Amino acid sequence: MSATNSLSVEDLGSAAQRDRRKRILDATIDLASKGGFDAVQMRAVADQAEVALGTLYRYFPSKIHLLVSALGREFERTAAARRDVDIPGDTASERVINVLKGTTRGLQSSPHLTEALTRAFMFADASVQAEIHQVGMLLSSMLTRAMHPGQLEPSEDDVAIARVIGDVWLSALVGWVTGRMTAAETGAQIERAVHLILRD
Amino acid sequence: MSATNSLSVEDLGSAAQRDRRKRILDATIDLASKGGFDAVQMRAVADQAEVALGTLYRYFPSKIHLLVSALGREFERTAAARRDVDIPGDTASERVINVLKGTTRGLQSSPHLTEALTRAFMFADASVQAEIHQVGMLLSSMLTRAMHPGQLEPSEDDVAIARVIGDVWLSALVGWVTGRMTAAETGAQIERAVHLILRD
DNA sequence: TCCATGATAGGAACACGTTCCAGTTCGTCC
DNA sequence: GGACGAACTGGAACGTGTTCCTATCATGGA
Repeated sequence: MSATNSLSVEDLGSAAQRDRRKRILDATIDLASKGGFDAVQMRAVADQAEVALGTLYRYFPSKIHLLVSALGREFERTAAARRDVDIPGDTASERVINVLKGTTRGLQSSPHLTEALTRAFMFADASVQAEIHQVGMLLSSMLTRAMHPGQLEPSEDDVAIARVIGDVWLSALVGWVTGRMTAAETGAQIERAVHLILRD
Repeated sequence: MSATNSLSVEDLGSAAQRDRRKRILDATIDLASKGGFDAVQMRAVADQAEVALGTLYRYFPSKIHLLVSALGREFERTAAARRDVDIPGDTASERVINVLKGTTRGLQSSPHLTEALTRAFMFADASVQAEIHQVGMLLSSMLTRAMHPGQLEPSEDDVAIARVIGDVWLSALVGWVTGRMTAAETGAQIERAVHLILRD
């Protein structure tokens, strides 16, 4: 529990602090959207957020923490937007593919941002576990909801399946952001994996 | 003049180069084995390989290229050692699990080395495509051979399956090297994925 | 033998993540 | 209002990946 950004989003001490944290994350997303991982330079983030470099490091102990936290905020935002929307598709695999394709399409529309966030996610070590776990849970519940809409508690098997699919999705995403696969190939790879696992 | 060079006189030029390349990769593996990604510092590699920093960069244009090349050499070495050994197991999934567990066990016996190579692999961009493709091919053929021993040309489906399994393996490996999963969890995750995909 | 050419050595210099510090401002309690 | 501690600012400084430059060395051709 060392590297907590000590303050949870809900109960920050003061408006000034909430402001700073938000400004920092906004600047991060902005810079990442424009130029990807390399463009998110700590001095540039601090400048744009109008905080000192030391303050930036007080809120986020490393560039990786910063990016993963930003990823968490974005992911939560888009997940919340979908949460109450019915996923189209007659079978579990159709729905899973639809939800993954939707998400992937969203990511591919801001390639630089996706590159920055994926790189950070892949480079993160155990000290970022909390932030990463949050993202993993969101993805998992997204997938189990797609498999069994309306069901509250997914079975252990469903969670395992969601995890495997999530792994394939992540690998495909890495292949795409690192320029080793095209967008079409990532889509095909995910679709093939889903059909292999959820054969229906 | 040392007498350590055992190669013939007319090959001296390229032999010297081969020598340097080998020394560099040896130093890389050695440093990575001891301290992981962070310990592979370009100045340290150059020192230990007894080449100048500029020479190191002439052979490998970045730390990532260096590590991925080292990974390729190691992977090839161990793959070659297995190539002519029969994989135990009565079913395809048993054999696939065996071959993956064997490989994983090998990796987990040098955790620092694995951490360094996996990080590099995950961080590599398109400029390292060639080296990465080589590793991917080795892994793929290892898996298709485990599925259908003795068969020369794997079917398209087999390749797709191998790829999905490889993705899960990679994700599990990343989880392990970044300290987010234990060795036992990676094994369980891989086993579950193989059973989900190759149900037999 | 001598020269042209490319490879190497040695090392300075730069960029960016990270750490650290001295001084200033802000919020809180008396 | 004053005092005190926490947070913030501005900036220097350090480590490591990367680039660049000059001098030296090795090799093959004239």
